[in-house]
Amino acid sequence: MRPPDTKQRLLDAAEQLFALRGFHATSLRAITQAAEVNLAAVNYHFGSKEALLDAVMARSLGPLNQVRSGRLDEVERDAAAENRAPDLRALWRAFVEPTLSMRRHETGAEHFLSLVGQALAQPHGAVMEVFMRQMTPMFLRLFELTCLALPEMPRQLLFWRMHFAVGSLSHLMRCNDQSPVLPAGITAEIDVDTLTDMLLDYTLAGLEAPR
Amino acid sequence: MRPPDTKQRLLDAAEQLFALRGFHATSLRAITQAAEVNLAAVNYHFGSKEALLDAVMARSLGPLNQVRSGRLDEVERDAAAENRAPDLRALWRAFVEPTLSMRRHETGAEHFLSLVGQALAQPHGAVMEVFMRQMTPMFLRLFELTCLALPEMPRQLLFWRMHFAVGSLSHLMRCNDQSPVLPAGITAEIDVDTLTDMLLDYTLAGLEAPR
DNA sequence: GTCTAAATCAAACGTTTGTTTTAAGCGACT
DNA sequence: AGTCGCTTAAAACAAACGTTTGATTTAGAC
Repeated sequence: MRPPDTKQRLLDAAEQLFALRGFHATSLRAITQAAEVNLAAVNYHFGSKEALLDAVMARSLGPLNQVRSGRLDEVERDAAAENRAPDLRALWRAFVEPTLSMRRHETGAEHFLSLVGQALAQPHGAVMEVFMRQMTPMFLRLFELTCLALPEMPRQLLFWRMHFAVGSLSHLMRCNDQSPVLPAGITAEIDVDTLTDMLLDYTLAGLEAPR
Repeated sequence: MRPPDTKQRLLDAAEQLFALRGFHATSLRAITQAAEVNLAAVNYHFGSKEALLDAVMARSLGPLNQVRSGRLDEVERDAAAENRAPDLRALWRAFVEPTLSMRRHETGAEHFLSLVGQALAQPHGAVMEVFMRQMTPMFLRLFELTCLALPEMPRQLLFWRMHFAVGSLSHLMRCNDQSPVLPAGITAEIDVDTLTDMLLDYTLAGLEAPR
């Protein structure tokens, strides 16, 4: 008998296809065919197509948010130890770096990242809902810490700037593999660390910009 | 007889539903029912579901890009007249302002904007393709002008920073009506001009940030 | 070897999908 | 009146959808 990794194979295939073609545009038949398992396996192991999406999200987002949460703890601890406000760059690095460096460590990470990018795209819908259930606490915490790091900035302003920052990151996540438009003489190939630093430079400048 | 505005009614209904639920998640029956026209009207007037999407995109994107193009012409003309590089803020204002101010003048603009946000979300797929066919020249031109405005910046760096900037804008476009996460004491209500200025402040600071 | 529970399988379920077909309605012209 | 072109209407189409079923196979316990 083939190893009983049917659930794993389904998660991998679904992650890839959901990311590439979208949730609604991907049929269970395409998924089960790619995973080389029976059509009924999805409903047997997960219950429904939507539950499969839920599992795909949770599998990568859970550990990722645990890492992020731990690194935010560090930033808060360092600030408390020295009795000062949290360091803005450390804060956003804690949020951004685990995300972008996924592609270095995890296999299939680019698919997950692209899927998250999609989740943020649809105002309503299954993908968004599943994603937000896990993401909202993280966003709120990042917002409050950012306000602490920039105490002179109005909260309302920082809210919108954080909106912009999240936009940059999510756009980067989904367009990572291939940029839809490449000017002459530009290559999209870049290593993760450089990209992280570039995004941090950009984001911090925007967050701290004078008004 | 009801006025023969069937095409118009279809465009309006499709724009709204595509934006709200996504292209694949929206059926022709839902569209024609919302438009109060016959099911066959879509295929009669447009040829196919995808052609209807194409028409929805073109209807708003064509005029919008014409405005943007004209404003970029202005920026270029001013720069040439004074024999200097284009002004960076004027450049990006020319690109951003017509987009955000759509919601003030056009009805149903928020739906179109949300649809565009979705178009950028899916790496492959119909929406993206239709959108990119009309957008690529505009992006390339904006990139070249930005390079002219910041001649000391490496093109590769500016390419990525422009990527970040587009991400902020597209995220703003689709999350405009309702932010998925609202911290305590924050309201998402804001007037268009203030929002435009905030986005410009943020974006310019990022584009010009030291390395 | 026998039994049991978990996993897989092929097949079919009833719906819904985008599209096509056929017929009818309507205004404008000769 | 009659006929032509354009538009709508209802019905039907094959195909694909997510899901369910009941039988079959597998792995491990006794």
